[in-house]
Amino acid sequence: MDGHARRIPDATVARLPEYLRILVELAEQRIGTVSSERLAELAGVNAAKVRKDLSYLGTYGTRGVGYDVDYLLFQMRQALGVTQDWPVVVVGAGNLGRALANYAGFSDRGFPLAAVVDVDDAKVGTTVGEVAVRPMSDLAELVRANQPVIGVIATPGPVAQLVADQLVAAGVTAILNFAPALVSVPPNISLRKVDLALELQILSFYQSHRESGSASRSWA
Amino acid sequence: MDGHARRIPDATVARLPEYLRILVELAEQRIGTVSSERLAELAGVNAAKVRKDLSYLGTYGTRGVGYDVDYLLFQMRQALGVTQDWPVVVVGAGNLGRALANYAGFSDRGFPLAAVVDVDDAKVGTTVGEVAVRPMSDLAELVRANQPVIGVIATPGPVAQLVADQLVAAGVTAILNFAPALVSVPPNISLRKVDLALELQILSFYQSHRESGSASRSWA
DNA sequence: CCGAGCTTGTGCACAAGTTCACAAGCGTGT
DNA sequence: ACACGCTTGTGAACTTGTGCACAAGCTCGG
Repeated sequence: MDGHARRIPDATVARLPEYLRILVELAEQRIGTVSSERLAELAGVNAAKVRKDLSYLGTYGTRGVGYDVDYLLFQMRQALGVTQDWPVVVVGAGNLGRALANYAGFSDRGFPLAAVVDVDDAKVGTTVGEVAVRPMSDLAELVRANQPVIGVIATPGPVAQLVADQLVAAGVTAILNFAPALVSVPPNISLRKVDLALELQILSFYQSHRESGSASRSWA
Repeated sequence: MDGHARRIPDATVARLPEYLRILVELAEQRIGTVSSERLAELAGVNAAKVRKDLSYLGTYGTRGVGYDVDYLLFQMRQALGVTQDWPVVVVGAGNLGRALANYAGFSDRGFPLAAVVDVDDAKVGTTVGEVAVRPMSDLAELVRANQPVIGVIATPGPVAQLVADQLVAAGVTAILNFAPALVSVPPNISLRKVDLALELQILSFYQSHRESGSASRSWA
């Protein structure tokens, strides 16, 4: 009923998928209603934060009762744009690339593996996950055939920028970078980075300084 | 010379490994000195932020000159506690666990794979990465033999908390959780979470709302 | 020995995120 | 119809993080 078009803060956006995961679990357990307090407990955050986060969705709960799980689930999927599947194209069929391609956790949550590509002709044709590795030259075609698609960079650091440029040229507008390197893309292309070794180093820091260690600052 | 014991903000800690990676690259290129501006460019952040971050280390640069790469590298490793290797024990030899175990990026950056364990007897004895899968019952012994060790949870969500409890009982004080579930640990145990599907969902959000998308909010 | 040209380190103002605390509103029972 | 208990939604205080702008300090050339 309202314009509801408040801008959603980045910090909130980062928490929405966690709420989504929890709502899916609650729905599976046939739980019809949930309070912000219960949600907060399940997500490991503060109840006031949950309420404020949800209020950005324009999704209203019912005072004295809580939130309707199914309705909130619908709203959340809507907000996150995960009402349809987003196919994923993995670039790089090395250890990490094969790992990601094999990881069922993607398909299960709405991100089916569309293709794996690699520059190395020796790898082209081998099977990874459930698809055959294709040459880089097929990239543009693969992207066109699966739009909208998310590109995953699973190459060594030094070629990450090059790959990103090729993804963008091929029409990919969302990129997840696993390579340990800075990658820049044009504005309005979404980019996120995950660096596994980096996470371990952060853990190492908090261990070394473990007097008042709030390492669980993360968000879990 | 100074007490230098300022508490380092979480936001700064999260950036230190990125600086470390860049410094390693600079040192490999035999570059002796770097300015905050150059470092900022390489890390994709603001120069003032770099200077403020480095100032927390008690590491001083030289005005008019910049920072000595080797000295800063030393200080950074010291601060992060990565002067020695941290062996990693992976729990779960499923797709994700095998993936992580095979990923060379860990060993290369000071986190050698010490062991992989799994509850499934059918998997015990098979080889993953460079080690044989061991039964869960060996966990405590493996941890003792490799202390200090980092535990990596690569199991399905529902058993993540159980595994975390076993890791803690075995003496692990730092845990990286890849399972899509909330895990809680006693204070002074460090815990971080990485959820791959979650990252994809965040990308999905920024794509769906792509008018003024600042998805690269991440930190790259 | 002094001045010019850089670059650091940091005080300060501002922006973003978090948490508290409470009024507003819903539902139930009497 | 009304009062009571519960839970939301949000203003406001507070904490954390960011970025500007500039004084302090180093180096080099003359």
